[in-house]
Amino acid sequence: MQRLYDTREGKKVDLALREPGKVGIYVCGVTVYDLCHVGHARTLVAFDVVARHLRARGLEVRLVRNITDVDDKIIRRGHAEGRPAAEVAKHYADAMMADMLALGVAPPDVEPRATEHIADMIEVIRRLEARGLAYAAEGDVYYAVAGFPSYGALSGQSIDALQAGARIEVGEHKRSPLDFALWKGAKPGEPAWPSPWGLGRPGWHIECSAMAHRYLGDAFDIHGGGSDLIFPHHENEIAQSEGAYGSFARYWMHSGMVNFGGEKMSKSLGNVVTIRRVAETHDLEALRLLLISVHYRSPANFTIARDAEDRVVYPELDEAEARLDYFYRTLERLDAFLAATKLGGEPPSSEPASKADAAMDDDFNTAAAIGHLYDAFVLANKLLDDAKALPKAERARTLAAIARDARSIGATLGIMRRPPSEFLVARRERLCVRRKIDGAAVEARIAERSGARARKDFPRADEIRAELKAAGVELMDTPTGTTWRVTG
RNA sequence: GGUGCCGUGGCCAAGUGGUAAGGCAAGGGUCUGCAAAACCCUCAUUCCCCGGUUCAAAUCCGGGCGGCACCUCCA
Repeated sequence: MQRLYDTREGKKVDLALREPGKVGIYVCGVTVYDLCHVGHARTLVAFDVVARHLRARGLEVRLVRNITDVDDKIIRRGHAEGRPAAEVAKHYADAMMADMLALGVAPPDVEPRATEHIADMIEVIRRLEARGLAYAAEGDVYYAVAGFPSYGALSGQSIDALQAGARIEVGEHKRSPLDFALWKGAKPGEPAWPSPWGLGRPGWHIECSAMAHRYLGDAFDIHGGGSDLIFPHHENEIAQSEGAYGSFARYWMHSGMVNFGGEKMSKSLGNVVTIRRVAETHDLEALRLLLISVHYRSPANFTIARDAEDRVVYPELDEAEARLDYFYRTLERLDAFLAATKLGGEPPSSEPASKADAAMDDDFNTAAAIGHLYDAFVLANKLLDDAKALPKAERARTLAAIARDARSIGATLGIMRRPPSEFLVARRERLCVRRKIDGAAVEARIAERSGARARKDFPRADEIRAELKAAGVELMDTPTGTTWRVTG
C-alpha cells in the first residue's frame, strides 16, 4: 500500500486511487523566463521519482506537467532583451527541457503550455462567471473569493486571517483584497488574446485549472508542486477548479525548498545556482543524488563556498559525487565478476531491495532507500573481496542479486543508469581539468615507477608516488597493474 | 501579527509509541614492499529545554527557547 503525505490533511494517508491501477498526476512546472536553478531541479526530480516509483509498482501513471509561457516576468524579460515574450519563453522552455533531460528527469506524459490553452482557460472563467464566482471589471476578470467558503483550507488559513494581510495593487479593480485575477485586460506591448471580456491575457493561476481539467478530467489523484506554491497558487487553483467543476485533486503533495547555505543574496557568491552552472563542474547525476538524499518534504541544503584559490565550490555536491563514485565503482566490480561467472538460475530478491521498496512505499522515502543501497553495496564489496565468504554458487547468486536489485533501486531513484565506466571516466577527466592534471604525464610517471618497482627500487617508487600525490593524483597498485585517481 | 514546518552524534540525514538506519569526517585494524581502494571495529544510555500521558516517548500532549518557509513573484 502506497502512503503519502497529503498537505490538506496534514498527515500521511493511504493512496486510494479513483480508478484501480491508474494514477493521474498534475505537477506545476516552471515559468520559463530564465534558466532553471537547483530549486527547480529539486521539485521536478522529486515528482519524477514519485512517478518512477509508482510505475515500478505497476501503476499506469499519467503525469501532466505544465510550462508557464506567458507571465509578467517573461514579458519584462522580453522588453529588456528587445524581443517578443513568446521568443523568450521558447528559448527558456527549450533550455529547461534540455536541463531536465540532463538530470535524468523523464519527460512528462503531457507537457502543456499555457498559451496553447487559452480557449480552455476562457471556458473555465465562463463557468465561474455563470456560477457567480467571477466578475468582470474594467477589462479584467476576478475570482470572487467570498463565494468560495472553503478558501484557505489547503494552507490552513481562514479567509479572515488572509484578508488582514492582503492588499490591492495599484491598477487593480478587485472588490475584495483576496480576489485574484482570472483574466487581465490587454496593455500596450503585451501579448494578448481575444476573449469575451476583450483583448487580454490569462491570470496567474487559471492555466493549471484549465490544463489539469483538459488532460486529467474533473477529478484526478495527485497534485504536486513546490511548497512555495501552496499559497496562493494552489489555493486559487482549488477555488477555480472546484468552483467550475465541483471537484479537483484528491491528494496534494509539496516538495521542500533548497536552502542556499543560509547566505543572503550575494552577487559575489551568486546565491542562485543554475543547473547549467552545476554541470560545468559536476556530474548532474551527483546533483540528483544530493537532492534525493533528503526526504522530499524537508528543506535541502546547498552550500556555496570558496576554496583556497577563491573558486566557488559546492561541498555537498562534492560529497554526493564521491558517493556516486563509490556506487559506480562497486557496480563496475560486480559487472566484471558476473561477466566471468556462470550462474545457475535466477537469483532471489535481496533484502536491501525489498527494504528500499518499502521505504519508497512510505511517502517516497528516498533517503532511507539510499541507506539500504549502501547495505547492498557493502555486502557486494565484502563478497567480492572474499571468495570464501560463501559457498561458490551461493556467492555468485547473491552478487548477481545485488547487481540486479541495486540497479532496480537506481532505476526508481533515477541514478546509476549508465555503464559505470562512462561515469568514472568522465569524472576523472573532469577532476583532471579542475586540478590541472595532464593524464599522459601521469601515465609516463607511472611507467617510470613501474620500472623502479620491478628493480625493487622502492625508495624511487615512493618518491614518484609522493610527487603525484602532491599534485592530486593517487596511485593504486593492483594485480593487473597500477591505476590512478584524482583526489577530490 | 497570522499560518505551516522543523530542532537527532563534529557535519549531513532516516526514524511519528516499543527501546537510535545510512553517509561524511575522525581513531584503530585487515590487506599492501609502502600506499590507495575495499572490508572490519570504535564513534548519540540518547534525540533543544521543562513538565505531563503511558508498562513503554526522539516519536503523543502542554509550556518554553531556537531556526525556517509562506502570508508579495517564486520550484
